[in-house]
Amino acid sequence: MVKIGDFSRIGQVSVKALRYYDAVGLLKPSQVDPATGYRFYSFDMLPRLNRILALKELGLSLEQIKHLLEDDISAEQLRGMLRLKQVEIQENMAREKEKLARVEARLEMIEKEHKMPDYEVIIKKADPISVASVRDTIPSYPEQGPLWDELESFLAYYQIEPEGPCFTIYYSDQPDVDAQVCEPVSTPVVEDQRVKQEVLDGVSAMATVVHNGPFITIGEAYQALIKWIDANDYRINGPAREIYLHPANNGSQTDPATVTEIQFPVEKI
Amino acid sequence: MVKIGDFSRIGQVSVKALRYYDAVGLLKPSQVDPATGYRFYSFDMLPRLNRILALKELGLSLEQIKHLLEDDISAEQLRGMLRLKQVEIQENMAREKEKLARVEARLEMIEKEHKMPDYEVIIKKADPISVASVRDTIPSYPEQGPLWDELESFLAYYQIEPEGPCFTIYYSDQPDVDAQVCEPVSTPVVEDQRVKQEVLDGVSAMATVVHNGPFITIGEAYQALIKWIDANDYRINGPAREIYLHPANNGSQTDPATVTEIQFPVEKI
DNA sequence: CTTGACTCTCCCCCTACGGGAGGTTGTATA
DNA sequence: TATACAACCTCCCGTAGGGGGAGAGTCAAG
Repeated sequence: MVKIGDFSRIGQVSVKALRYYDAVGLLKPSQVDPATGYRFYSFDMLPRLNRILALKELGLSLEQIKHLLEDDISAEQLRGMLRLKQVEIQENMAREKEKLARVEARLEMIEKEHKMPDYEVIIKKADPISVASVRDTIPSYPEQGPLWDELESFLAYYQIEPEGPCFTIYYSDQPDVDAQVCEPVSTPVVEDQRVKQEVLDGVSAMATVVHNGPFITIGEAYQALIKWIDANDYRINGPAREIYLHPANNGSQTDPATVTEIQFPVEKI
Repeated sequence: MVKIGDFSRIGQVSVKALRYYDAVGLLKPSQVDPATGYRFYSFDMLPRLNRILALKELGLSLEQIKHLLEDDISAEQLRGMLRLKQVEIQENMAREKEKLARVEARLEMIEKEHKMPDYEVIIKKADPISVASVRDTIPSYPEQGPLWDELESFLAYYQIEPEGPCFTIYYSDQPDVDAQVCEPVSTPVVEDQRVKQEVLDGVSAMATVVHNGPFITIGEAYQALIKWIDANDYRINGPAREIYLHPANNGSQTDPATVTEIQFPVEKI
């Protein structure tokens, strides 16, 4: 029978931890003086303490450890828990590896450009969304005005209000850009020859940047995004979207208050 | 200008998080209605939000991110921070790898024995300790009685009280065991021919088990410990210690209340 | 006028303890 | 025997990054 200080030295664990284990019912002292409240531990509690510490090193929570020690668990259940833990640790490792890769990519950028990158790329997912859209082939990116006119006049005619920012999807590169201009709508829409309603599938990983500035400089954002995708070992696997969060005043190419988000569906190489 | 809900959907971050970023001064809404308290965000705050999210994904704390964004930091300092983070992530990965190895070793044990191991091994460090000791070669492990007699009578003669549990260090295997029996003492001791005082060096990693039960079965503890050391890729690199935390009644080999800790200094392979 | 969807602030909850205040207890020494 | 001092006790607050929920106010549509 020793006092808490001696037991903590022998077990290589802090006094605070022992008191905490007592409080949560994980390791009760074998005796407590009712007058003074002093905790007394016997040496034969060391195996239990060591078991606690060993399981803690496997990454189990005190709650789980308590469950393991109290309700005597079958070998099957134990195996299940450890398998789960194994998977969890592997996921942790993958996440850390991902982090490390990003830190290293950023370090390289800084070495080259001696400053923070101008654009921040983040991975998000896109939810399925119902849109009214017009799709056609246009000679170049900026010439989507007519498609928008068609779509807008259609929506105006039926008095349909868009439910969020509009965007364009690009299915092919220049020349002869295959573009689809979209307005999110919630209600079903009467279709016509040119305007179709469609529910776009969700996308699990979109690499995105936000371009805040005149539209003519959006190329920089595209470059930054593509560079990032390359440097961080992703691959583009679908059509890009350009989301007009805050469209320019009457389509001006130089309005500095324009805010556009570019999205590329990607997968990890 | 949008309300917090829309901004949270666009930025793929929870409303709670946005409010929290406001509270800690990391991302203030561009406008707050003084009457209602409603927060309003403009789209040109998206780049800042994205920068926050991107830096968070590198594992930086909000505090660090705030520091990075407010006080404009030089490329040098930035590089420093990222280098530090890089090292930290590498350490995390090493720890996770270690955890994974232990989980896997335990899973293997369970596959073989269909239960939790009887002995828990934990790695601890040994502090430097001052001892009075007698060292000699004895024919076999159990025959250390005479050495203890010498040491105890010496201490009794000088009225020295031991300062902790006594232990034996084994410098060689059977036959002709080179054993040193030790009693921790704090004060300097007058040495004699047989009894020497010595300060044992600290050891950075000791693999330890506690054997709780009759002394004759301590072999099981040794076996478990050696098996663990092997299965977890450690190597013994020094003399073992046997610490008599709760010695048997008058040296009985069958007293079931005996508690002994076995320690092997180890290094990772 | 009401309903339902948002929004606000405030408060408690989470892990596994660490730090410290303020008060006893136990032991060694003058 | 008085006293110093280490060790022990309980209680409370703090951690990082929000999540969950209560209770109340706000906004737009029907």
